Amino acid sequence: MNSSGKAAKSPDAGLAPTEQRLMDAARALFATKGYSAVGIREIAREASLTIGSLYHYASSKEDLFLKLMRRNYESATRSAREAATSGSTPAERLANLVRAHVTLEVSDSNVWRLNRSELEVISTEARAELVALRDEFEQIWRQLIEDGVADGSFTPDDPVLARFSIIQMCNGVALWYRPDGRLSLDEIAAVISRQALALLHVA
Amino acid sequence: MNSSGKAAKSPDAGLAPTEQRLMDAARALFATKGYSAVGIREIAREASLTIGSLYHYASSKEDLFLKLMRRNYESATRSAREAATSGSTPAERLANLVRAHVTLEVSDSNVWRLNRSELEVISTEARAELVALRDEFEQIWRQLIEDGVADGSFTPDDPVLARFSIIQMCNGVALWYRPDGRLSLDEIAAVISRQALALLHVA
DNA sequence: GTCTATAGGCTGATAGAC
DNA sequence: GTCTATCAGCCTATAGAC
Repeated sequence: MNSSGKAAKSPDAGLAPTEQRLMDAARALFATKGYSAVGIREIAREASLTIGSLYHYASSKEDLFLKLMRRNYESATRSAREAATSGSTPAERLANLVRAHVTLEVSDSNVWRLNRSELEVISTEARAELVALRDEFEQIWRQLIEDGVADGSFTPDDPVLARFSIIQMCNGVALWYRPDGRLSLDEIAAVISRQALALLHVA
Repeated sequence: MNSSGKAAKSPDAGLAPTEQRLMDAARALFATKGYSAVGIREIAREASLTIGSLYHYASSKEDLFLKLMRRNYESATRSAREAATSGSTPAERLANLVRAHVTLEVSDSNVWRLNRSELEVISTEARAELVALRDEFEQIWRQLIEDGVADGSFTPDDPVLARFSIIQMCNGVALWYRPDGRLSLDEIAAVISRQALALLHVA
């Protein structure tokens, strides 16, 4: 997993073309404007469908959002697991995980931006599922930091806050990243990795 | 500015009681559910007003949001400036700024959570104003990091990304903080400060 | 699997009495 | 300065033809 490695599989891989268009449109719109600000008409229009057809693929707006987030998390968790196990030291694995996370955030998969204030608006059942998916994802970070602490590579002030802060740093990139910016995505990931390792007081 | 210091002045200080109730209600609702998910009826109800009366204080929902954000930023920028100038070394001033920022984020003033996806939904004029207010706020961080780099206290991998990451770390606290949690707000602020200083490679 | 048409309710906003 | 009443438009969702 490096700059020239193969890109992560799209969250929508293997879907029928129409459903794929629908998911793409929904993801892009939800990610930029937020769940509540996006109407199903807008999604349908963007996916070149009518509302009636949209409801053939999802039983409600919330159901559409959930299907989307399940796919997002599935692909995010898969690539994170892969990154977190490729590398011979905890520090290397952490750098890989940072790169994978930043890359995901910057793509329009953008799981995290969606799993924020939206949680307060959707039903409690949907919220519980999304929280569980998020926890499963964060568990990868947690395990890696624990491993690094166990073998003495990492000596964070507080392992839990270190995890939160590092994930936040990665997520933040999506807020300002532009493809034509001062630094390439790889350079950005490299800097964030070094910041994360500094934060963990790596020897 | 420490744990026993006087609290920052409320963003709504000096307002007529009714307007203050309105601002409080709007801030709490917008912060938890997001701009688009909150209706003016809900705000009016929470403020014990009718819709008609609400429109006596603001000419539109967006105007209400803007008035709110101006007050939020005014108080946030004031307390940040105060923190960033109290302390004899850049490291001390940075620790003070971290504490001030975390405290603000955790209170319901919560400027940053609001100034995120909402930007995509409001009018371009309103967006421009909010971006300018945010830049003014971030300028305080920028200047402090520059000062620290200039006198050799800070040696970040990249000063700009260091600023982004530190602000993100502070903002993140609001996502999980609970008053009855494992760590007090002061302890949290202390850990985040140390993380920020580590990230800046403070000697 | 995609469409049109429409139901039923909520939205932001306004008019005008008091 | 607060209220009631109301408008026009948009919302999610459904029914049923093709």
